[in-house]
Amino acid sequence: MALRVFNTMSGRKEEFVPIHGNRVQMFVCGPTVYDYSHLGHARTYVAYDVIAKYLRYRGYSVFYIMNITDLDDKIIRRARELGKGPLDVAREFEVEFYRDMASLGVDAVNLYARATEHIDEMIEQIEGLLEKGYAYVTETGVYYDVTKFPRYGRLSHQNPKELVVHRIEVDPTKRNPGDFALWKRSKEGEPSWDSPFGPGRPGWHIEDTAITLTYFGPQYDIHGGAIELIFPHHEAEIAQAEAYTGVSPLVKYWVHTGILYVNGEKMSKSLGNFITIRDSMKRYDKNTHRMFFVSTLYRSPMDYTDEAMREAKAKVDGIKNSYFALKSLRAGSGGRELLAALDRAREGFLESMDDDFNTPKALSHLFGLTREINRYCSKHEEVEEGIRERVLSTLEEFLSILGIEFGERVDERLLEGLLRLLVDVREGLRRERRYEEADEIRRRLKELGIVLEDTSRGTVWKVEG
RNA sequence: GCCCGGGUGGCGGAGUGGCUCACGCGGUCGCCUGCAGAGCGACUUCAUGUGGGUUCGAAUCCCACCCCGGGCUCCA
Repeated sequence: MALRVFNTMSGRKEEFVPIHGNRVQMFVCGPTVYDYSHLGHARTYVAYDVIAKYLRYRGYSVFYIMNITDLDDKIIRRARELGKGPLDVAREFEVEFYRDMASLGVDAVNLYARATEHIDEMIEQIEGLLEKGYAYVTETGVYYDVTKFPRYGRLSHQNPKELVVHRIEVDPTKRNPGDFALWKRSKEGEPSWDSPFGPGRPGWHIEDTAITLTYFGPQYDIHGGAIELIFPHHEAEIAQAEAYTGVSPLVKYWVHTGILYVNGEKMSKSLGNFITIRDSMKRYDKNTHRMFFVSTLYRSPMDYTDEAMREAKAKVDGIKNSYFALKSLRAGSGGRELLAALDRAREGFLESMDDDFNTPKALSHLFGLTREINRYCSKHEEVEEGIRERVLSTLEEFLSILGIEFGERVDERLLEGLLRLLVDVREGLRRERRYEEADEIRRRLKELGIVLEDTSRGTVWKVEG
């Protein structure tokens, strides 16, 4: 059974065959760090986190790089608002980004690469493009002449000649309206780097190709990003890199994630429905978020609503209940029927994930397994230890690909609350002079290493050892 | 205007020619149960935007149309 991946370039699912045998080079467009990350970022980065985890599970050695755009008009604007330096603002929100990713369990990235740390490589590329005649210098900067690159428009399936509608004011010094900036001359007070074409800063698209060329070379396996980046961003990357290196294609598999809506509308600040990851995390935990995201194909649009999040939580709870039901059965005999269900689930799960990372379908096979577990647990009181071990570890394995996990550890606050409760119940029993039951609680806790001491000011507890 | 997606039951959401169309959520009933919860079983189920066409057979292929969304040099 082969892994198949949907490639935006061809518009169909293709068998996944990495360029370098077992090694997979994967690059995903990271955030521009000028504000707190929102749920759209969460959706995209969770999707690629799952993809990277699954590829690793399948035995591939994945080198996963994400860029950090720490230099850009939006950052400069934000810095002015905050009265800080642009790079300070970028560092600050970069740290917040990592914090948000950690809260979502996004941890598959091997290298976060900052744009500002690859300026030399960008300048080198721009020089190369000038030499080869793909770029030209004007008084406002350096531009890429898209008419020089015949494949321009292939990824987005557009004819460049028909791209005549422009939302943004076109720089008058450009040869063609569709030409994009490789280097921008800095205005007064803007961050600036020296270059052979004058002081300035790089255009947006060049950072990604500078980074991938540095770490991957002229060709790599997977380039991911959200769907709205196909044009012009990814188109520009192809034009730059392939013109510069002469190697085509730049990327073997172009992968794009679908848009996240909030209550049916695309998130935007003007609509007031811009939800940050940290705000959403206050209401729903990591597992709920992950379950929400993997309940839809990564390529499909999805809608963030309270209803959908409640449903995601219910799904997580269902699996968790089943997991702990099996876990808490007595060790003994029985459970062979679980192995058959386990094999079916494994096969179905892997087959679904192999089919362009079809997480909703893969989930359906996990639910099939949990139903069998529940059926077993409702009829039996014990299970063979080895069988339990196999079922639970496989379940954990699959859930961890999706980024869902059930913690075992009881945190401090829960432990304290629990003991407070037991002490209170015991106090009630003592008041009713039901000392045998009260002593039973004290004895059982002692067995667990918790000592209760009744003092004149009430009962205190301590952990032995 | 051009390019690209999407429209499936009460809801979410799989499924690219054919075994009663998954799976989940919600709801109803029953079982279990001191109560609650969880679970089990049954039902909710004869859903594929509209109109044509191809076919023995279409959610799936073709044509036309309607609606929603994304992109068109800001964007995850």
